[in-house]
Amino acid sequence: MKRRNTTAEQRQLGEQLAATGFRFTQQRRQVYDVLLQKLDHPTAEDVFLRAKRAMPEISMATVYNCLDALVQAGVARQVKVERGAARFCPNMHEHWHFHCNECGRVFDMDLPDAACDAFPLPRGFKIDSFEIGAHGVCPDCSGKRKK
Amino acid sequence: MKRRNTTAEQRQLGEQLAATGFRFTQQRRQVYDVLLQKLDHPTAEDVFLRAKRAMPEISMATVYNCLDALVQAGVARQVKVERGAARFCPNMHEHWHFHCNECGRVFDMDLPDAACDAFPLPRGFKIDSFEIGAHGVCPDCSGKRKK
DNA sequence: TTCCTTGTTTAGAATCATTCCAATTATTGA
DNA sequence: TCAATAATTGGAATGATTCTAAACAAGGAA
Repeated sequence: MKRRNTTAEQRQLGEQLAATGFRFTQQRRQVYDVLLQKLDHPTAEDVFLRAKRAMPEISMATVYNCLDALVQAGVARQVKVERGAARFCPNMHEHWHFHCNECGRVFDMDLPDAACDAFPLPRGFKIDSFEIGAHGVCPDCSGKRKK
Repeated sequence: MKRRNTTAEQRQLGEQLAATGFRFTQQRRQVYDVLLQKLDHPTAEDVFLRAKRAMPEISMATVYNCLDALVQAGVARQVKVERGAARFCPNMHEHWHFHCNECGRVFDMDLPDAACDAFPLPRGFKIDSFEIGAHGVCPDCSGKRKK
């Protein structure tokens, strides 16, 4: 059973959008809802298809615009681990991404403080954002392959 | 004065290609030469234009093929820090990339052992390759802007 | 060396992802 | 409620990369 997230997340969304100078539109609410409903790092096209079910009039251009706004407002991240389409992720905790070469899934991986601390922040460079990604084979796929 | 790298690097290239099952062609030599001559993380198109100067017949498709072969053979890395075209880098040492939002340059940044050690290698996941990237403002640009 | 197999190159077409456009519509503050 | 302006829409345009089929070249075998 699907339900609309009309609670904390959506309120948060409205505030974050406003704070960044964006309007809180139905489409942005819908796109954010799609991201929250299934945390499988969908592409813009995936988001478009899912959003269409609840909002048939929505267009691809709007999905791109909304995703861009969500990223700028700081409630979603854009993930580029593989060639091809960008993926999107509403998990804003410190984490990195593992991309499985076999099944194509993207996994959120924990990033402990120790790793952050050990990371050399170069002087003179002002860092806005970070992205850590890895490619390989996930446990499920490496199990299957061995058999 | 430009000179052809006919020495250690090229021999290494031949060996690495052979070891990976690729042939050692004039075009691959040329493309690798281009990467070595200017370490500014060129896009495929940049490489194409530079390679054309020494080898006017070379085609874009070949440049893509060659870059792909070089990456697979382990003598170059593909870098994707920004939206848009992928960039290429013959520096195979442990390092990460900083992308300046102002001037667009990509910097190779040292990755000390301490950071590697602190990084949690998740059990069950087999990691083939890693990529760490950051966005921000480089020292040159932040100096200019402040003025 | 010559031939053969097979991988590589080539130009151009095709595809994929994303951005742009101009007209319409919705949101927000006055 | 009204006006200003940001957002949405569908489609066209762009940019980057991949695909295709024919010509070509590299490397091993005879």
